[in-house]
Amino acid sequence: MSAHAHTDDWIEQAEATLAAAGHKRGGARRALLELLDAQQCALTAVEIEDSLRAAQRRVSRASVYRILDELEQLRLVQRVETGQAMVRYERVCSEAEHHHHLVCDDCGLVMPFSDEALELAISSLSSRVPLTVSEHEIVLRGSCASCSD
Amino acid sequence: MSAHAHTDDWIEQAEATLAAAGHKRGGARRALLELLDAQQCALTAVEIEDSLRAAQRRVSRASVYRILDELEQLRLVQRVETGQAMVRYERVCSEAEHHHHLVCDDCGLVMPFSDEALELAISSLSSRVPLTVSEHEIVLRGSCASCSD
DNA sequence: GTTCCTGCAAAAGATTTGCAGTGAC
DNA sequence: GTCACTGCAAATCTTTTGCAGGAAC
Repeated sequence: MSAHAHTDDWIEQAEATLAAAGHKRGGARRALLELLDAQQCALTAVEIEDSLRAAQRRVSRASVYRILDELEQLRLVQRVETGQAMVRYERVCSEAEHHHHLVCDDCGLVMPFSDEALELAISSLSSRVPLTVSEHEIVLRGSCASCSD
Repeated sequence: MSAHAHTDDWIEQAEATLAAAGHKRGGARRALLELLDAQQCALTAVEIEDSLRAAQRRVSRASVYRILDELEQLRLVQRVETGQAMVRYERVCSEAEHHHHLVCDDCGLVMPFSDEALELAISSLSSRVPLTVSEHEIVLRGSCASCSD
């Protein structure tokens, strides 16, 4: 799993989608977009607020939630439920970057993973189920390398 | 998917596990065990409280949470995150009954499903991942038959 | 100038905790 | 008699909302 290039500018696409939906630009949202774009994996609202504060770009918690909610409705961001009390958010990425999450029950570490066979099973399954499936989420829980020593 | 017989008395096993862990018996917990045992699928704490009240067996919300927490730690109950603000809980069942969830984003309906191929993919995957996997959770979201008309 | 954006403070909703009385063993 | 179980009320924590000033278009 290489750590690099995004889907040719998620930020640009996000700004375009926002503009098309009648939104104006704003500093807080811009800061949030840049932060999310730089992430490898999902963050909580509090982590986002703290990261921004640490980067001298304070954004109120209310705005963090409001902006995440807008972005989620425009399908630019998705929620990730890791069973850790707080919801996490990450940018929606290209099919090539599609992934799910490993969660360490001991230390709370969250890591991305992806698996072709799993996706095949899901997509085959999706057509046989009494639901028009639009999304799926998979979380594997256990003990990470550092914690299972 | 037939709606019937449990794994030879989950309640009995639960009571035994609880006793072994040094717990005494109590009316509220007993009521909760019976309710959970009778369910086809996961309930929220509030739904549990309401069901019990409707059955003339009132249990305080605090006890509901406390009991669910105990049961979860003893692996008699598991949490299900459906992305609906509230956590759901269901009894842990035999391997034969192992299942995951379909969630309708429109009406909130939650349904169980199971799929052999999916489980195989998960178990193969589990050995290739930097985590000692103890559990997995899969949620498919979309629109149910009634809502996608 | 109108409409969106943002921060602040207050509210809402879910879950947890402290305390006191009751019940199990 | 001791220690667990339970209810009630209060506290905590995450997320949402109302309102007022400021910024984008």
